[in-house]
Amino acid sequence: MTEPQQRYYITTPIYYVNDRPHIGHCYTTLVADVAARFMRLSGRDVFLLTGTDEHAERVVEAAAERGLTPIQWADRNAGAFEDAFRLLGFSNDDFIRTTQKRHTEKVESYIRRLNDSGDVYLGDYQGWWDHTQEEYVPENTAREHDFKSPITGKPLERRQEKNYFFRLSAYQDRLLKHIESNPGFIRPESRRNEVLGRIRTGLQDVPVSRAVDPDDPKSGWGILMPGDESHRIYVWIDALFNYLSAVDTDDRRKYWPAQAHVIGKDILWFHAVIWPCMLMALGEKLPGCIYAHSFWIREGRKMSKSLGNFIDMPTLTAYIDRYGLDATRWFLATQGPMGATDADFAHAKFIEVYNADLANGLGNAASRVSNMIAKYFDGACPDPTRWHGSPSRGEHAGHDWPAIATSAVENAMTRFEALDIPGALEAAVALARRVDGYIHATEPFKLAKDPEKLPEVGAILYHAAEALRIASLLMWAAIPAKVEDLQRRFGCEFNPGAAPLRDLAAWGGLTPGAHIEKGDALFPRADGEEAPPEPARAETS
RNA sequence: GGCGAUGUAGCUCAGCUGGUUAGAGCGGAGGAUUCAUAAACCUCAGGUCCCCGGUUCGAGUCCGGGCAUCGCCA
Repeated sequence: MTEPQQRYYITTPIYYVNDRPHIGHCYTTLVADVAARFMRLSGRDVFLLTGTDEHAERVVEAAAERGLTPIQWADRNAGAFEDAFRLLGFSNDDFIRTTQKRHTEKVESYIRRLNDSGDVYLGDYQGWWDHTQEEYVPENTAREHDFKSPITGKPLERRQEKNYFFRLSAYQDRLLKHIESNPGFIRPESRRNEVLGRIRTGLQDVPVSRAVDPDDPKSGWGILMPGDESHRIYVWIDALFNYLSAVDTDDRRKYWPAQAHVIGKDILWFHAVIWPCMLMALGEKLPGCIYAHSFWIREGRKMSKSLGNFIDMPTLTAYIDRYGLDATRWFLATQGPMGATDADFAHAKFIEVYNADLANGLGNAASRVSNMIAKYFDGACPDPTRWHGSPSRGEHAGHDWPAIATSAVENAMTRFEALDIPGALEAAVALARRVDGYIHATEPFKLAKDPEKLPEVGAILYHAAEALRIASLLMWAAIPAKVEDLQRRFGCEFNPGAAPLRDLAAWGGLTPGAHIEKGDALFPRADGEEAPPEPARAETS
């Protein structure tokens, strides 16, 4: 049983180390984390990678402004990302930084290979340089924006230099063919169409280096071109290689190719076009999927510096403090912008979703079931086989529970496999919801008044509790701590990944006789009238 | 400007190759009930399926035009 799909390598972008972490970084990483956790739960051998991108010229400037060396500055900010990701409970297996030797050495070797094969060559480049973004702006775009940065509005500089180029044009047909014959390669579909449209207009070779100016300390920051120290590798190219460099070791090589690169839509072109072509040039296998999600907006408005309405770490922390980490993860995971359109972080929506899915959903169902078990069975998990009224085990009152649960599990697995995280979690919620309907239909609380009917009550409660146990398993990847708490209360020994999900979720996992504890509300109901939580503002730059 | 979408109940959206009374979740209203976190369960939305025109026995579902919104453009 070592099918290739047994391994699951998933990545986030490496984040620009000058940024302060905010909801955007956290969301991308959460998506990857939830997928990774679910795959681990399914029994797969998972590797989740994130990290920071540190070789931008702006890093040197920002460090200098603070009287720090670039690496000191990068250390500090990379630490801020690691702190943020720890706060969100992410389970990354590694955190790569492009300034690490393990990365720079690999990048040199990749470039050397591309140089040797002729895929990288020395040529001339002239264009409009956007200093703030550290990239060239194409001629027509520069003209449209009056030769000012389309992003920041600052004037563009005319720049000419000798550059090493990557022979992107040579791979146009192969890439096109690959995208066309692999519909899931670029997702969601609208992004795929955008990329296809642009490729069809023709690919030009892209510069992969920048000249080193001996008088400018900024230009020395980065990885030098192997064999030509008058150039350094363009930061974007350097950064892309991280996906490979991180696992290009004897013990990790098995993880390549990645199953999924999760990214934001802003960096689609680099990931969906340049990166695959570089991999083809290197003779490496291509990743299974480039998933480009959209952005978060806030209360219906774009987040911007001028509005000062970013959902930053203090804001996220305030939500986590009031509603809990898992509640916050749940909202992001179920309501996030996985499609082509942006998603709204609206406080009212947060409360609605939290109450509907968690407090009134899983939490309340668990509460009523465990309470009845406490009341009618002294807290001991009832034995469903004592009741002989049902035609077969687990089947009752029009509910074929083993079949219902199995189909929910299969549904969730299929959706997680497709990175349809909201859909997968919805399948879990739907299973929990059926428990409420079942209790309503069978009315165990009425039957319990007749002592002779206790065996039937026991069967009903067993079915209900067991369905909730399985539903919660399917939610674990998003809300791990709460699910582990619920499993413990239900008397289950839960070791994620210890057994394949299909075994963990097989009907009959609850042990009759085991102690079932009610405890406090798993997800206390949230008050929609209450004002949004206020972030504590003690930010230093 | 070029390319590509989208426009369906208050909100978020399903509606495959055209065909009986256009659906779901959430919110809202009412009802019944008590095991539960005033939760859950049942019922309720008479919505010009953006507008105009066309094809067709028949169109949210196809075609043309218009309006609006949005995405992408190394």
